Amino acid sequence: MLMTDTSPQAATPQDEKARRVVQLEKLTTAFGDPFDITRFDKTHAAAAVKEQFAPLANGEKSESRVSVAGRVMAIRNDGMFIVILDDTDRLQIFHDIKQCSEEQSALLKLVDLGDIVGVTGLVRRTPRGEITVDAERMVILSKALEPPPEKFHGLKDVESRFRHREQDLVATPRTRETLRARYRMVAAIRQFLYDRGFLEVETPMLHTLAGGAIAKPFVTHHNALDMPLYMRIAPELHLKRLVIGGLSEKVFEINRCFRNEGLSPRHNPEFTSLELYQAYVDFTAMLDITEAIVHHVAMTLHGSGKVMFDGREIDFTPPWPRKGMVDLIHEHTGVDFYKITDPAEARAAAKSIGVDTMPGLGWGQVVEAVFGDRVEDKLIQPTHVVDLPKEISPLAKAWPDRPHVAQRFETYVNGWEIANAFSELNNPREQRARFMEQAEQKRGPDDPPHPIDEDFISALSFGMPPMGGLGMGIDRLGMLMTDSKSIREVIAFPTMRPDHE
RNA sequence: GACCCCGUAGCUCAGCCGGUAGAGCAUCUGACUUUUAAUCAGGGUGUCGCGAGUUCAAAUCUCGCCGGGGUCACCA
Repeated sequence: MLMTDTSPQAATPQDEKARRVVQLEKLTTAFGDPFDITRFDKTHAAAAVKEQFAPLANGEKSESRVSVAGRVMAIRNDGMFIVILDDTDRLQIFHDIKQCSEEQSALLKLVDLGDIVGVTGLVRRTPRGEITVDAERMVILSKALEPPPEKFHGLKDVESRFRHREQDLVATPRTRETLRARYRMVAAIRQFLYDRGFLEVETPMLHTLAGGAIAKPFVTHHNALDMPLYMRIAPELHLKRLVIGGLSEKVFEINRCFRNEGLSPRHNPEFTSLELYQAYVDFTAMLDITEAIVHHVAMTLHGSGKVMFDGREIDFTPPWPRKGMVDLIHEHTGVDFYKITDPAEARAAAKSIGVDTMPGLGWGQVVEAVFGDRVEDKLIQPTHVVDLPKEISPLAKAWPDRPHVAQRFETYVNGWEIANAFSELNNPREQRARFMEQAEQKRGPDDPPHPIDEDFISALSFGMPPMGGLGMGIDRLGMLMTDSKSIREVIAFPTMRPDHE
């Protein structure tokens, strides 16, 4: 009878995994266990090779030896051409399969798509123009026991992309670009603020009271103290306490906040915010610094203040228009809420233009609702919306001569709020009164009454300098800067339900 | 939480007015060998998300569940 072939047949995907395990065993026997390798001395990144040897003409060989390493993305002509990918670029590797040693050809048979290899050799440009490393020596530095996604179409299924982000990163250039841009953006903001004398600080993630904003918090439990703790919904109150103490007159924090609310293309349960506080300035300084930060980010990432988003050009070049919230409503609906002071009348006016509001809402909440319904999504180009109702601004100073309007603005781009800033309220007695008012306002039947943060009131009573404060949504800014339609694109590991096994 | 859409091979997808699952990539065998999604010939691929129902017969129709996407609600 015929001898059966002992090499594994990849009849099924399970067999493919088994085949790779056999490949690993063969590799271990012949060349040693790749997982014992601890280092490879790279001399060049793929992009650096292409850059350094760019002057080579087609068909020209250099005498320069380089060592490169990366993941095997393509194998052509039985290993004659291998394409590797590192964190800078792809790079072609060449083996002369007619000339190479028995050892080399044995190794070539053991290389699979997805393996991590290190290669040393001379650089040349092929007759067809590709910068290539002629391998003198190749080492399999790590073995992929799972096959990579399809080499041309990559990983398309959004669920797989988010669940297996490492595969997405390897398979999808856009994902690499988007996430790198996001992290470079964060670095650019940090550097911008360092250069202006801001001190980066860290404040608690675990709060005994979830303050500084109104949102449902995630609740956890501390065993030793036997008490509930809340994941922070905002860092605001602690940051102010650091300024009160004089740690620095300029502080900022870029870090995570957690809100136990619905998910959407613009909401992830954990998201990143920038909050900064500067003593002895008011909200107008925050207007300027908002524009400067965002413009700096656009220049850093795009070399231009103009950025394309969803087929539209958004121009971040300062200055940006500043418009009153009530004035914008007037402009877009014809209703002038400055001429209305009675809450019931305001609700009726809202209803007359098709905005239903819950009974019991105050003037400011009605203005906010109408703005959200009729104006917000019209604000595509960067716009500072100023003069927000005091009622919805419990941590902001009101104007002395216009007591129901706060010294506050929100910045909108593409219909999204990306920044929120005010002249910080530093009057402890008024702050307590505002918190009391807030506690009275029942937001929904499920929402528990909001407790008053006595530690914060006490800190204010110790004396807080007048100051401006700013909050900025980093993920949304990242979306705008990377033309991403979902917040999940700019978060490496977005929150997901576990896949059932 | 409500509504709409989606879930077929490891990956990208076709099949879906019911008739018992198919292509490309990947993988295997062979040929070829300076390719660029290499090419050519041949082989194998699956709880058709899970469960139930209707039916002689279900990937296909119906219902429930799971997971994902979207719209809305929620979200200062």
